[in-house]
Amino acid sequence: MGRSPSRSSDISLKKGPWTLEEDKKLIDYIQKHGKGSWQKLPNKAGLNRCGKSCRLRWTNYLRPDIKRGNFSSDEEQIIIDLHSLHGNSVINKDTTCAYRWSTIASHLPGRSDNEIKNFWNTNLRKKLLRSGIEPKTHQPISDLNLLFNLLPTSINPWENALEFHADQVNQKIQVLQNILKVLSTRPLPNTGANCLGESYNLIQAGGCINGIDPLQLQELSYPLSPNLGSIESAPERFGAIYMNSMETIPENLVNQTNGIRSTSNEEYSLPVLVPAATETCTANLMNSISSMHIPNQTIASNCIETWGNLIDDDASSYLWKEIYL
DNA sequence: AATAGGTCCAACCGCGGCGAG
DNA sequence: GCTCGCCGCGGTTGGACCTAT
Repeated sequence: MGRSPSRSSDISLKKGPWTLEEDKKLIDYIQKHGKGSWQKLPNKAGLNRCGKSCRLRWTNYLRPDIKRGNFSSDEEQIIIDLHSLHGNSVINKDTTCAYRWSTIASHLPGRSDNEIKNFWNTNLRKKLLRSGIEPKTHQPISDLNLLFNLLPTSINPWENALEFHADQVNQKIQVLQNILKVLSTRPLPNTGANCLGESYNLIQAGGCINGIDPLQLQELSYPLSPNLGSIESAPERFGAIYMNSMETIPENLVNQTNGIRSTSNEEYSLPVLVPAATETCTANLMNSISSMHIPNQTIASNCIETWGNLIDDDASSYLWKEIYL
């Protein structure tokens, strides 16, 4: 399998930003003679550039049908949909659809693959992350560290009071939901209690810190539909389930240690969370946790600390109140 | 007003696929 | 079957621009 020799070492060829004069030469040549061989084009057009550079300049910037300006919401949605469809780029001889960005670009007339790639990396990727979605898999985020990083550290309470958007509430819930999903499948080696016990520890700790009923916090771990209406009805829909399940834990099976409760019997664990992620996603998540090489107790305490930070501020208090009003 | 840090995007780079000889 | 040269891909970089302090 041959490979083209690197031309990066050829210092006689110009690199960097294109000048107006170079652009004009390239446009004039292609308009008169067509593209032909990119390798031979620079010489013929009188350009001191490599063929690759000319091709890139033409396809990404100079070709007449190129569309400039911001992406519309329709284009945005198409990119997200196609990206979830095509996934990561895998070069495969047996498939006709091997390239992600070029395939997506073919569905968006006037947009280059480079432009779409840049738009994805600078806008859409972050947008999905903020929504608790893993951009690569389009599944709920499975990386525990990433999840914690996504938790907002501070939100302007005045802004909250005036302009609290439903999607912000949902995004926050999605992140919390994912965290609980992670914790809800991790065993606690020291106590013998299962992960749900750990989730409960976490929630209980959060409740202790902020004076909020931990049961209410736990309700947040249930997936909610992406509209505020479902959030408003959450306590009615899930509250009873939780109250019932919690009431079944006999007091003698609940330990009190440093203000943190933990169940000592799997039988009395909290209900299994409704899956927010696919089985594959959850498996990846568990692998991710395994690879962290952090003692369980450390994770638990980190969680508690993070959770405490999350809810122990004015803005977040406002959030919880907002959800349960 | 100055400047440090963050964001965006055009362009570059290295690599793999593929056709021709 | 192997080598060579070209094409085009995804990932990365560097500098211009923007924003916050």
